[in-house]
Amino acid sequence: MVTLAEVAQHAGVSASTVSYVLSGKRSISASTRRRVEESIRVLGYHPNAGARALASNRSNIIALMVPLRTDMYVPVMMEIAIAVATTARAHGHDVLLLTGEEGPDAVRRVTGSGLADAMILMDVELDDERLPLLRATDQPSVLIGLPADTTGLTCVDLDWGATGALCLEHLAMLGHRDIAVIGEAPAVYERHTGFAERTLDGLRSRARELGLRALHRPCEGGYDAMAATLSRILDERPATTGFVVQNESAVEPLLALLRQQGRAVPEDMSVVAICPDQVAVQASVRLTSVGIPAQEMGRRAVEHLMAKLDGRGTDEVVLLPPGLTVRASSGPAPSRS
Amino acid sequence: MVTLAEVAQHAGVSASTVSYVLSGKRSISASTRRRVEESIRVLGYHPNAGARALASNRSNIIALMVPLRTDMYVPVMMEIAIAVATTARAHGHDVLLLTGEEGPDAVRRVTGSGLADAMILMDVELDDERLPLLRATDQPSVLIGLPADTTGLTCVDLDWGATGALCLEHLAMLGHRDIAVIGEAPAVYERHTGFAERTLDGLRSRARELGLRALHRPCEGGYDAMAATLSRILDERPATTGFVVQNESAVEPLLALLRQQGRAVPEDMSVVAICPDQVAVQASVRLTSVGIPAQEMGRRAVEHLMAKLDGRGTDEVVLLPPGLTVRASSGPAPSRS
DNA sequence: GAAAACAGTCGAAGCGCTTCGACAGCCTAT
DNA sequence: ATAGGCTGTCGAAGCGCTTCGACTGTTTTC
Repeated sequence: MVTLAEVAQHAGVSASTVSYVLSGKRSISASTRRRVEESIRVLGYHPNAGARALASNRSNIIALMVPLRTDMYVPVMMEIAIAVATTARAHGHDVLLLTGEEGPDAVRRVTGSGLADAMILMDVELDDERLPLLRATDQPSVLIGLPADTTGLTCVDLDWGATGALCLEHLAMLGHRDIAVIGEAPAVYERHTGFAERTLDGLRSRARELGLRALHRPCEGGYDAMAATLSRILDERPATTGFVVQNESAVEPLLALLRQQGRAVPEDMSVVAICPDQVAVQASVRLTSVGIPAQEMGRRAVEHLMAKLDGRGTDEVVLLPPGLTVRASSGPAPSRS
Repeated sequence: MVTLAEVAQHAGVSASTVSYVLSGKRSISASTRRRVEESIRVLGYHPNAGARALASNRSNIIALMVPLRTDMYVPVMMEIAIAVATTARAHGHDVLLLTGEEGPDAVRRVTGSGLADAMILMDVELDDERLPLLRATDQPSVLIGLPADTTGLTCVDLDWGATGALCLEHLAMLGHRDIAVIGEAPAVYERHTGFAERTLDGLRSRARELGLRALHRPCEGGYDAMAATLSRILDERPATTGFVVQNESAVEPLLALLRQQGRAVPEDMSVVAICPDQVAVQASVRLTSVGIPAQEMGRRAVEHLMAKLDGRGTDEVVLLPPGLTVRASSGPAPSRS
C-alpha cells in the first residue's frame, strides 16, 4: 500500500506539499506539481480513505436509505439509486447503501460514527420517525418524498398533487365524467406514504372543482386482484369511462381485462397511468401517462446535498412539475347513450 | 462528538480498556465491562469509522458493484442488492454502492484506498475486464454471475445451464416437440453476459439429447417487439407449441398476443418462464416458471465474502440448482392433427 | 511452597492523512 | 533602501482508534 510519505519521498518534497497538490488548498509551483503528479502516477498512489476521513472529518460518503420492501415502484427506486450513485461520483463522493430495516437506528449510527457526511432518505412516510433525528443533527440530509411537516427539512419529490390533478384534467377535457382511480396496495395507504395520499388529494379536489365523480379503490398488483377490483368498480359505477392507474403492476392486467370484456381502449374506456415512461411505452397499448422522473429526483437530491455540504444549501421543498404525455390509451368519452 | 477517551474517563478506566470491551479481544472483568457499557450508553458513544479504519486497517464496508444499465432484470438486481445490504449488516458491515459506470477504475480506487474490505460484482461478463484486477489484488471478492474463466475467483450464480435444460425437459415431458425460446434483448448477447448464453447452451444441448427442435430468438421487451418476434417464429416453425421465455418484459406481451390470436394457454400453447416467482404469480396466466433466487444469491455472496475475510473462505464456484414450479401456463401438447 | 500460568488493566506507539504556523525568498510600494 | 506583502514549501501536531508489551495480582501446578 503506497502512502503519502512514499510519494513525497519519491518526488523529493515534504508530505504536506503532496497533500496540498492533492487538495489544491495552497498554491504550488507548476514544476513541483508536475513532479508530484508524476510520482503519484508511477507509484499508483491512492489516498487512504480512513486516514483522510479521520484527519479531515469528512468521509466523502453519502448515505442512501432505500426501502426494504419491494412492494412498489422497484424500478423507480433502482433508477433513483443509480442516479444518486452516479451524481455523487461526479461530485467526488461515494454512496453507502442502507436499507430501511434498521430504521432510525441507522440514522444514529451513521451520523454518530462519521461514516457518511450526509444522507438521502427515500420512502418517507407522512409522519416518519426518522425526522426528529434529522432535525436534531447538524448533518445535512435530503428526503426524496414529502412528509407532513417539512419544517427544517429539504425535500425533493414529484408534485403528486399536481400529478393527480393533471390526470383528471386530461380525462375531463376528453369528456369523461365518471373516473375510477386504481390506487396502490392498501398497505401503502395504511403506512401513510405521502405520495399515494397526495395524488389522491390532488385528484379528488380537481374532480370536485370540475364536477366529476372520482371513485378510488386501492389495488394489490396482479391479475386476480385487478379483476376483483374492476368488477367492484363497474358494479358500483357502471358509467365509468375513465381510469387513472397508479399501481404499475395493475396496468397490464387492467388492459387485459378490459379487452377481454370487449371494452376497447381508448374507444370505450380511457386509461391514464402514473408510471415511468418506459413502462408506458412497453404496455400492450401505448399508455397516456404522467411520468415519474426518477433520475431527475436522484440527481436533484444529490445536488442539494452537495450544496449543503459546501455551506451553500438552504432548506427547501422542491416539487418537480408533472408532465402528461398523450399516447394511445386515452380518447374522447363515448357519447352518452 | 463523543470519543473513546471521554467514555474511558467517564467510566474511570483507560482508553485501551474501553477498546477491549468493544472488541472483546482481551478478557475484561464483568464489573468493568458493565461500567464501560453504561458509560457508552449514557454518553451515546459511536466509534468513529475513519479512526477505526485507519487503526485496524479494516473499514467494515463491502463494495457492491451494480450494473448501470437498467435494460434487464431490474427487480432481480434490486432484490439482490437489498439482500446483500441486509446480510452484510447482520455481519456488522455496511455496503458501498458502486455503479458499473467507472468500470475497472472503481476496483482500483476501492482496493487502493482501503474504502472497502471486499467487493461483490454483479452483471459479470464472460470476459470481464475487471477480472484481472481482482486476481491481482489480495482483497477478497465474490462475483454474482459466472465468467468464462473462473480460476482464482469465487462465484455465486443460478445454474443457468441446468435452468435451460429444466425448462426444456418439462416441455418435452408434456409432449411438445417444437419449442421457441424468447431470449433477452440482442444487446445482452452482444456483450456476452454469461447467464444468457449459458441458459441457451443448456437448453440446446438438452433439446439435442431429447430430439426436440428449439428455435432461439432474442427479443427486446415490450409489446411491439414481441409481436414481431412471435410472427417470425410462427412463420418459421408453425408447429411450435412450447415457449421458454427468459425476458421478463416479454412475458405479458406474449400471453396477450397468443390470446388475441385465439391460441389458448395452456391448451394450445405452453409457456415456461424464467423469472422471479412474484412475476410468475402476478401474470395474467399464472406461469409455470423457474424462479430466480435473488435473495439467496445476495445472501450467499455476502456469506462467502465474510468467510474469506475471516480467513476461512476458499475460492469456489457455487451454482444454485434451479427449481421449476408448475402453474397454469403449461400442459400436454395438443395431439398432432 | 516456589515456579509458572493466567486474568485484568494500563501506557504508549502508530495508522496515513490534513492543516496550522513558520519561514525563506522574492516582488512591490513607499 | 526598507517595510510589507506574496508565493511556495516544510515541520509538527493531532484526528480517534487499535494493539503490543508490560505490569500487577491471583490461581494453578507439581
